[in-house]
Amino acid sequence: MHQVQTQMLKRERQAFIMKQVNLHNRVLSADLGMMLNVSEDTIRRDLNELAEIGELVKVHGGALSKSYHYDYAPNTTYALSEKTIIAQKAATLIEDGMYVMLGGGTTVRELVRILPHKLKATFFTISLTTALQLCDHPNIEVIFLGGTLVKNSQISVGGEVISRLNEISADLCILGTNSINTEGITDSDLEAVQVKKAMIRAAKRTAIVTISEKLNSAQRLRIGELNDLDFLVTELSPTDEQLTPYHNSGLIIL
Amino acid sequence: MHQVQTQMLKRERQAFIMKQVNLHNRVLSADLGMMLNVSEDTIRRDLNELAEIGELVKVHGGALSKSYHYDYAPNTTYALSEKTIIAQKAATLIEDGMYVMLGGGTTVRELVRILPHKLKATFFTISLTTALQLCDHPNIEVIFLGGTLVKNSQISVGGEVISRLNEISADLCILGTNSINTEGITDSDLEAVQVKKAMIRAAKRTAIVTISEKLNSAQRLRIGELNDLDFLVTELSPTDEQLTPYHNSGLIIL
DNA sequence: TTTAAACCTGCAAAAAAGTGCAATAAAATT
DNA sequence: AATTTTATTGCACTTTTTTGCAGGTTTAAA
Repeated sequence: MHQVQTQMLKRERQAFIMKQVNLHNRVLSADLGMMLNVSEDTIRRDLNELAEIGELVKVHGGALSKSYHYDYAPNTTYALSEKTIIAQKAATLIEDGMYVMLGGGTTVRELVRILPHKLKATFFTISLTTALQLCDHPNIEVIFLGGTLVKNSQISVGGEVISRLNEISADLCILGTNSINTEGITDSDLEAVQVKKAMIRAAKRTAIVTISEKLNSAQRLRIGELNDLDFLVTELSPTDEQLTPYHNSGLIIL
Repeated sequence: MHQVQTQMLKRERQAFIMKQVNLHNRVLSADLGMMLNVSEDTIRRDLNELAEIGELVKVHGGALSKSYHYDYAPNTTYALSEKTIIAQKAATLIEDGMYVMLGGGTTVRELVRILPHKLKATFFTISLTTALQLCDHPNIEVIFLGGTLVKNSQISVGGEVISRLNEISADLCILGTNSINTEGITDSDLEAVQVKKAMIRAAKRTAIVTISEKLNSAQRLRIGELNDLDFLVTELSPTDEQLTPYHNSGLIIL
């Protein structure tokens, strides 16, 4: 770790930071502070400025190169605060060493985002965006189940995925859903339904994560009944009366 | 730091400043004031004038040479203009109805971005980001070859991918590369090398897309020799002399 | 939960920059 | 050459920028 000249112009310093970021893909504020001989506050301010003009992605403790990081824009997610609560609760289901299967959607993505960085587990997914988010975690293994991609939901479907799923036995499956009522969960895309069915079959237990807004709605195609499922995670308190019909159907409410 | 003669004309002084800037890429107002024996106000005025006619870039505390690479423009990808040229040329290789295999990297991503929206073709890829980019095109079929994900490069690797690749015969494979020289193309990640080898085998013809900066460099692991390849696409003119060794090795230069 | 690191906010000191003005120097005019 | 005009320079002044630090808060990980 080498030092750099004293008395550096701000622009120079920021250029140096950008070089480091593009070279190593990630930098730590503490390291840069030492190398450039300025306080971490200064580095933080630099990183924030560079992030503001979109040169890099600021993260807790430092920054990441933009090209190697999937641009996750938390502010654009609908009902983020609810989804954060859901993510917190769902995360408690995941333990070290588990094999976990994940679907797509912003709620699942939020779950992945808040997973502890130390978690060591194996994740299977059919969603491109979930997979990219998983790539930010250093200690987990990510396996993408390939197939034909559905363009608007960016998940893979088709016989290939399903036959792969039939060979897998995971500890837990976590799915977002478009619609859930006391009859079960439903969707509108036939291919996606097939795959989600197979995912539920391939896991010992299944958790549904969804904002309460989607409770008591239905679409044309049935994915599964409530007794195919094990957990229901919403932003509501487990004792909320909106959830009692689901509790009575045998689901564990988080 | 040496002193300079007592009285100096403004034009002389500014010429001296430019010499310093071009020599050191940076100057401090305070230093110049000392060296030229004038007040910092004068120096500041000089720097502002020189900045106004575009001879240098004024920053807080001094000035920087115009050639100084503080110039991080809004482009998120490094060398975007070169990559756009490459993408345009590579796109001419793709025709309706083809089966095309794509690797990862920003050059390939740029290629996908500029593909005509009316193109009807089938694309296979191992790169999450390439796959996402492909999802923006309504008329193409995207098949992701799943496997274990490498977190840095966000591509899938492993036996699963390779055995799938062995079942495929594509018309064209387009790969970015980290390093190419007259011996062939090389990389540093063993798993990635295995997959890229299999991709080249699985396609009738292979095109390498790369900015010229990466020509004549090498890394530890060999992916393939030049006669495993068919096309080389850089931002240079096909007749550029840097490319003649590759042309002589039998590659078609675009 | 607890703890340590990282973060943000406001503040103050120092450096740098902008401003108006007067003194001086250079150029142009008579 | 003398005088007017114009440009340049330094100074005193205020404003802005940059930076580090103290505080309270948030986040990450044990």
